[in-house]
Amino acid sequence: MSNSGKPFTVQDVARLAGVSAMTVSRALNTPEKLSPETLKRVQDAVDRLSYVPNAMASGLRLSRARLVAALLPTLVGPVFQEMIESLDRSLNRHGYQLMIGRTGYDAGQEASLLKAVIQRRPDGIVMIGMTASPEGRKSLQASRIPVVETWDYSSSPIDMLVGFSHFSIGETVVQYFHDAGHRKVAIVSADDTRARSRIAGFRQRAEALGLPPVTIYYCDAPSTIGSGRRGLVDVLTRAPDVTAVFCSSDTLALGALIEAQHRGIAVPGKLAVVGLGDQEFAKDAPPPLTTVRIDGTRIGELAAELIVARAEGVPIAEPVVDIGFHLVQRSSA
Amino acid sequence: MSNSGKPFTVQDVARLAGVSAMTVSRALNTPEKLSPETLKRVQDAVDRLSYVPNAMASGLRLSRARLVAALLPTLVGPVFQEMIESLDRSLNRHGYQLMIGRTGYDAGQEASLLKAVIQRRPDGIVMIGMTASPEGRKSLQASRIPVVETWDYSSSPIDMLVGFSHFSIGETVVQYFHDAGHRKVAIVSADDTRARSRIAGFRQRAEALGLPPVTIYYCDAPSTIGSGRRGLVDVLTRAPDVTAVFCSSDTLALGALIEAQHRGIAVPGKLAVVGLGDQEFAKDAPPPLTTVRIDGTRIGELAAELIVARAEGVPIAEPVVDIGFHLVQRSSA
DNA sequence: TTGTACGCGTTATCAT
DNA sequence: ATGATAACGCGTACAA
Repeated sequence: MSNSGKPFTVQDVARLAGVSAMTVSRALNTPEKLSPETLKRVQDAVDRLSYVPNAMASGLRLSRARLVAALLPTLVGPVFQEMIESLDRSLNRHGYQLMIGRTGYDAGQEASLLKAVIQRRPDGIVMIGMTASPEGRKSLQASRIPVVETWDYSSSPIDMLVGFSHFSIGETVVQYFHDAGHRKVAIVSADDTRARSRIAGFRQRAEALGLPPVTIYYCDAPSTIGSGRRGLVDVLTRAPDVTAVFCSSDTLALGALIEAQHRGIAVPGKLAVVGLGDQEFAKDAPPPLTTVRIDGTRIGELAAELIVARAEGVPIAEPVVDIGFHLVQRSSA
Repeated sequence: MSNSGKPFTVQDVARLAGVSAMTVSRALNTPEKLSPETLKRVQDAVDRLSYVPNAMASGLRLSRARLVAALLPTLVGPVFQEMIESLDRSLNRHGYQLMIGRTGYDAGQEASLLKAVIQRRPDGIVMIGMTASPEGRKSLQASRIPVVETWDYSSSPIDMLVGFSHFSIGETVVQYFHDAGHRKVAIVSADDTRARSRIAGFRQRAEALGLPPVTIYYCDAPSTIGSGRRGLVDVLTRAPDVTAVFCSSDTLALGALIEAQHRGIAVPGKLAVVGLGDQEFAKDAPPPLTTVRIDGTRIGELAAELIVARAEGVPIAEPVVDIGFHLVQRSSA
């Protein structure tokens, strides 16, 4: 009971229970292989000592850390939250722990983070909303650790992928605007790889539909209500005839809505606004926000399944999955 | 270069470099103890194999995982984000990795998470915005792992603590309302331990100041813009003469502001609103939100320092720190 | 059903 | 400056 210095080990428990270390190990992992009496004796000893096995030792022995790493550009802004929680839940169900790493937009940091992660020998790595640098790709591949890329759709994934096409989102939204009769449309957007892909889809389809040039406002990461407000102001200053804006996140969209209300611009009467992400607050925005929904829960589940399958040696039918998206129509557009 | 099955080990590198395993280890950890030539030979071999040391093995050998766990009720809503990022940064600087665990408000889940965490033998555990159950406390103490509790101020911490007084926040806000001439005040709040502590402080001081009974709306976790809107509606329905509302998070406050604007209630003219957290969006709210700021960055740094000090065996001057808070005055109150 | 011996990959210690 | 040996805590393989 009383605790000297080091944590207890199987040996300590074994001594207390009057059995061998191996029996303790079995009591914990394959209790059905022990006689009821010894099992009970061992369990009592475990309880008495509050013994918790050392995962580093067992991980070393089994070459399985029962650990999965998730790499994010920033620690869970609202965007990835749903997916991360789902990933965590799914992994826990399978007996794996999730470790979150932050690359912080910075490419230099990526290398050291990647190394720190690989050192732990996780059973899988989930890359969320970020792309590995060429060196990053190399060390990942050399490590032989299963990798799932998400939140994007690449034709040449490092390993496995659960994503969706940002280009296609851009196309869909501008088509929606067009079908609703809008001519002069604009974008308020962050300026990362995926955002550029959405913008490309948006512009290309706009051109194909014969719309006039798209007005674009780029804002710095991270997306905030403030940048949404400023974005709308900038767009309307440069192109007062804009009647529809696609914001590259719900947060930006909320900022645009707040700014519109502030200026007495009726939404959707005078201005249509579409967001991206279907965050929790979207339905409570003034007015309820029309937005593009991505099923983060499903992405998390799929990513977990892929990694667990790999860890257990189960063959994988579809290593690359397009999860799609859909437009949630509310009042803002 | 070509990778067979298992990851490479010191042995592989040693063979390739024509030295012993020990020399490889030294090349990585204490390069100054090697002759320049051997050092170079080893480094070349490391690069050729893309060798990354196994942290489970070294952790086992050294009894130091170079890992710190942070336990949260939910995966980083905006509230704790600043603190977590700061904690992560500070720990990385010292060569530690952060692992995040989610307790999910659920007490039953806490036990299994705690066990999973203790199994990894982290060098420290940071408990953020949550209190361990009695059994939790017990297993934590038995594990002998340094623990830092944050985001609260307890008189009897498990081990170390970096927090602030929620009771005192409640007192400060109602005093502020009172000094501004408000008589009929209300609270829109979540219903957890810390929230109750703020409410207690708010009520007690209100009574001392001779204010009429405080109207309170409790909303479910997590706090959303929607609950903020509903909260304000409820409060104004039950007590139409309320002129000041304290919202227990900036998100709730933003909801209240949106609802007020929706109903044409002038803020701060007809209604004063104070939030909590000073989230990024607070300054861009309509109107800019008066709120209580907690220095999450500082909390993260301090928590990291405490744990690193413990891990390195440095004596700790102040194991319990009250970080305080302050009211950021903007336009909403 | 239970125990013994060994090895997972690394590093402290002692020796050279 | 470099190497040999042992040990960290656990679980597989085999023996009893």
